[in-house]
Amino acid sequence: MRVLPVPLFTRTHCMSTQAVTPQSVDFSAWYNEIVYKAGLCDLSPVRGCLIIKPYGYELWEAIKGGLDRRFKATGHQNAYFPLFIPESFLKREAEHVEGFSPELAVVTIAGGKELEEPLVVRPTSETIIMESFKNWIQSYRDLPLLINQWANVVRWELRTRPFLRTTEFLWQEGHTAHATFEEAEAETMQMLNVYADFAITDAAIPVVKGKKSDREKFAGALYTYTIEAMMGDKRALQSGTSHNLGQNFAKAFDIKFLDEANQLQNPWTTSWGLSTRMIGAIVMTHGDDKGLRLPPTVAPFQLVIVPIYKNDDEKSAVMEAVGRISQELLAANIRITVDKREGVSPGFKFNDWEMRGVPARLEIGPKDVANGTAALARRDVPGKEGKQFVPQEGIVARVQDLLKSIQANMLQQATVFRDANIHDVNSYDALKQVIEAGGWARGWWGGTGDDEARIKEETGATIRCFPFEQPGGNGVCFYSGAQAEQVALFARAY
RNA sequence: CGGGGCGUAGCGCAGUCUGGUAGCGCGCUUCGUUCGGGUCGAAGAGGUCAUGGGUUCGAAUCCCGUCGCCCCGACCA
Repeated sequence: MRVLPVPLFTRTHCMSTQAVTPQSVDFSAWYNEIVYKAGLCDLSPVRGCLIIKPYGYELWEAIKGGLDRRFKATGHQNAYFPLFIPESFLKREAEHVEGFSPELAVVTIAGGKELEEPLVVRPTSETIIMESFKNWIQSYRDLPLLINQWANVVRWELRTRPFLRTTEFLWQEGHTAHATFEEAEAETMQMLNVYADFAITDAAIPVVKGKKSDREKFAGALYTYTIEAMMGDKRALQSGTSHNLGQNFAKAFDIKFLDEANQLQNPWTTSWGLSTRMIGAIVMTHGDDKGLRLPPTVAPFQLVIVPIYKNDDEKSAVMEAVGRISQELLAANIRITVDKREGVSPGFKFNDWEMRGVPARLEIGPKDVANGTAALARRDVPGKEGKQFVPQEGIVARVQDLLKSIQANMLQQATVFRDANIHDVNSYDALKQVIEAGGWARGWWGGTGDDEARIKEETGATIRCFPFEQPGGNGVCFYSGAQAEQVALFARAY
C-alpha cells in the first residue's frame, strides 16, 4: 500500500508561546500578539503591508477554496485583469473616483521615464474590467456575464492592522453584467448569500445579512449589501460586501447590448468582494486567551498527533502506532500533522498547538500502545473536560464525529454570544448605553445621513446595516421621532 | 497630518541622568537529562548600540539634524 506523506509543519510555523495579554485586559493587544504568535503573519519592511506566513496562507487557501467552489457552483468563471489601471479610467465614474482618490498609489515613473499617463495600482477593478466588458458584450446573448478574479489590491490606508486593514490585501472581486435590473439584483443577493453561507458553514461565524446605509455604501453603487460579524470584543466587522451597481458603470464605460427587441440598452452590473480580512474575523470571533481557535472546516491542520515517550524502546513502539493511525486518518482525508520535535516536552507541544488553534489533538504514549487507546482532546473545550481516552479501533469515525461536533459547537458559541449582545433600543439614551457597554443596538430608524454622522460623532457607532430580518410593520425612529419603516443595527466597527 | 512613546543580539529589555569601548531574559547551536499540561543542567554562536554631523584623549551615553517604527485620533474591505 502506498504510504501517504504526513504534511510537515516547519519552523516558520513556530514561535515561542509565552503568555499572551488576556482579551479582558486589552482585546486589541491580544489580537496584535496572537496573529504573530500563532504564526499567521509577520510585519513587513513596507509600512502597512503584511507578510502572510505559510500557516496564515494555508488558512487563506481554505477560505479561497470554500468560496471558489461556491462561485463555480453558481456559474462564475475566474479571469485575471491587470494590476495597473490608467488613471483616466478611475475618473469616468464620478462617485467612484471621489471615493477612492484619497487612498490611491500611483505610478508616474517607469522604465526610467515619466509616464505619459500615470498608472493607478488597483484599489478595486471595476473600471478596468468594465473596459473589457464593453468589448465582450454586444448582445443579450452575451449576458449574463459572470466573472471573478483573485487578486491583490492596494489602498493607501493611514492606519493599518494585521489582516483587518492593510495597505495591500488579497481578495476576490466578482464582476457581473445582466440584461435587467432584476437579474442584477438577484445576483447581488445570491452572492451575499454565498458569503453568508461560507461564513456560517465554513468559518462558523454567525453573520448578520443586511443593507448598508447610503453613507456606508460602496462609491459608485446603487446600494451595498453586507455580512456583519460580531468580534470577541463585541465590535462589528464588515466581512464581505455585494454591490448592485445599477447602470452607473455601464453608462460611464459605454457598455451597450441589443436586447431581444433589437433595442440598444446599458446592462446592469454588480460587484462583490471578500478579503483576507476574513482571517481577522476568524481570529477575533473564535480566539481565546490560550490562542487561536480554528473551525475544523478551514483549519490548515484539523488534528495534531503528539507522540509521548521517554526512551528508544518506547519511542519505536509509539511511533509505530503513530504511523499506523496517521495513515488511517490521512486516507480519510483528515488534515493532520505529527509533532515529532525532540527535546520539547509534550506539555509544551500541547500549549503550542493550542496557540495555533488546531481543533483536535491526539496523544499517543506507552500506556496507549499497551492498551490500544489514545488521548483525544478538543480545542473548543478547555482543560481536562475536553480530553478523553478512546480506543484506537475506529479512530477515523471518532475523529470525524469530533470535528463535526467542534464545528457545530463553535458556531453555537459564537451565535449565543452574538445574540446576547444585540439589544433593542427605543431612545437615543438607550442606544448610548448599549454602545457604551460594547454591544450592538437595534432600533427603528427614520433619521437622515446627518443624524447618522452626529451619532457617529457622539458615540462612535455607525449603522452597520439594515438587517434583512425585520420585525415587520412600522415604528417610531428612536432618534428623530419620525415614522420609520425599518430597524437599523448600530455598533462600533473595525 | 495632529497627540504620545520608542529605536541597543532573532525577540523582549537594562545600561543613557552621573561619558571609560556592551549586558540580562527568552530564543538559537551542541551534549546530557526529562518527557501523559509550558523539564533541568553544562558549554557555545550571535551586536558598525537607527542614521549623519558636532563636543571630547575617549560617545550607546552629551549637543544639533535626519530617518524609521509603534500606540491614540480624522479616512476605509
